[in-house]
Amino acid sequence: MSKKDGAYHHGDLRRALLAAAVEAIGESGPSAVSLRDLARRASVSHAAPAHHFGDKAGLLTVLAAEGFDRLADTLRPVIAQTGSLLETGVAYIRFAVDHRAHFEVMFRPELYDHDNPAVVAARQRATDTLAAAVATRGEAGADARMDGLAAWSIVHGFATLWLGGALPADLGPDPEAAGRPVLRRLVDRP
Amino acid sequence: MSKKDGAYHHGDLRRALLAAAVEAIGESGPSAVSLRDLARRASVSHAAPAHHFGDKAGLLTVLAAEGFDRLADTLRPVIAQTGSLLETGVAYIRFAVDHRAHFEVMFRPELYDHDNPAVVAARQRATDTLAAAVATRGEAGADARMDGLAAWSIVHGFATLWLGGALPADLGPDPEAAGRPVLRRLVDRP
DNA sequence: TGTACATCAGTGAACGCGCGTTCACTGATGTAC
DNA sequence: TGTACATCAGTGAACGCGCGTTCACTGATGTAC
Repeated sequence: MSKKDGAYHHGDLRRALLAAAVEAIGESGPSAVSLRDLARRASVSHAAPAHHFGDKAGLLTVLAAEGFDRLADTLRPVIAQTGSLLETGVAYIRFAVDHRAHFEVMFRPELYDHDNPAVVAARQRATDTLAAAVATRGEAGADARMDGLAAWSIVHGFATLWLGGALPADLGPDPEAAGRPVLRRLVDRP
Repeated sequence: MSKKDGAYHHGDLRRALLAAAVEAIGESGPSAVSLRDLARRASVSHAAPAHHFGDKAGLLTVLAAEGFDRLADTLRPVIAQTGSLLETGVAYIRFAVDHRAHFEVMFRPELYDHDNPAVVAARQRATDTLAAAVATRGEAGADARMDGLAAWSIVHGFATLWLGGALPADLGPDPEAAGRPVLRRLVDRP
């Protein structure tokens, strides 16, 4: 993560700073991130981050776009292989937990440039992917739309409550195992 | 909100600071709050807030406890009067939107003292209230438990996505109207 | 193969700002007698 | 009804800190010829 001793050019400082941001967010949340702290983590001068991202919002914008892209990339093969809305929902929860930093940024639009083209495109990819998962159920029209929103809400709600530590502790440590029977309440019904 | 001209004692600075916090959080989120800013909003010296809350976490702890209490107070009469899990869920969404500042703090435990006795008690009240809403359906055991988590997840997810501006704009401006048909997917099923 | 030059990534010193915290203080209020 | 005193709420000056931003700079890399 830190540059080779004595090297002037870092190699891939951009990536290193993004990784440092993920680390920092994991420790104390996205709003505690400072560019100076990221520079320190990457063993680089404190003015270096501005070269790559301009400011904090610029960096978080990249992280958000990356997050939506990765979410789509995560869900797509699940749909293709299982054709199951339930399993897609479980994968959404897994994604939120495994990529907590990205996930937290993605849904705090006040932290980044919500209208950035890369973000808009990535968000659209993710939305389309969710729609495709709902479409596996073969409905159409308003029903499918409401089912899509319901499915998104329940998985997003479960993931958010889980990350916030709001759920009862006796659900165990595995969000996937804990979430599946909950999602089944919505998804497996006739 | 500001103290009477020339008055040395404020009257109810504690409340005024909490109100200022709600205002500030509404503008730029809970992590942007500073005690100095709240003091400014309440027209009081910058050292005054420490008298009442110690530090920022102290203030947000009070806000979180207040939020859970108000949530319980909001849902309780809905259950009593409608006996409907659906309407209770709609009220939950309405609460999140109407008390956005409280809601945002409540579910960001890293911002406050999660284990504070007042918070724990208020959270328990809210949890019990949700359980009572689920109990209106007359199930028992593991089914009721999973139904409770599913209902909480879907309303919490919808509220969170709504607040984050993540939902499609064509749902209109009224979260209650937009949420009801979505919740029905879970709650009205046979 | 060598040299000259342009481009780019990162440096480090400097600045001003808002923040939290501390502390001796002062003004207001309430209570005992 | 008045006075003395304790308690409490809020003040304001001072401090040190981490932050973002700016800017002239330097070291490394790539490319043209």
